[in-house]
Amino acid sequence: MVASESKRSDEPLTTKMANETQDAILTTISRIPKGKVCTYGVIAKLAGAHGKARYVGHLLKKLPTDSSIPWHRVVNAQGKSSFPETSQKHQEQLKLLSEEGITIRNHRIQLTHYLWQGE
DNA sequence: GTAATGACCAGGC
DNA sequence: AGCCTGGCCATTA
Repeated sequence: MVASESKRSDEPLTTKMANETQDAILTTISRIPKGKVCTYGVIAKLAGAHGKARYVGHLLKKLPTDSSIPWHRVVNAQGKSSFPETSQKHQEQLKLLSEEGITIRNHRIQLTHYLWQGE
């Protein structure tokens, strides 16, 4: 199902282009299958926003944690969580991923096995 | 309008 | 393996 997390009714809607981009990105993230992960760059590319990897991170940062977006399936190109190891978010992310059957080796995810680049 | 920031990436050393 | 540098683009002050 689509994310539709962007409440355009309340959001100030800075620009419509950004709105489309963010919606595409959020939708793409919600399409990540369980047991798989995706990188910021790949998400941006799948969302048709090639080169806007940083924007993906910004959206996740702004989004609430209760959002239906599986933020924990999003990792950086190095196969690691973008949070410091001391952060609770980092621990929680790896925990959630391991719950989905993803093998994590020394705080690192094997992108060669678990990377999802679309269908 | 300019400058700084950021859950990034690829390349070079 | 790690660390640094430049580039990327939207948001924010």
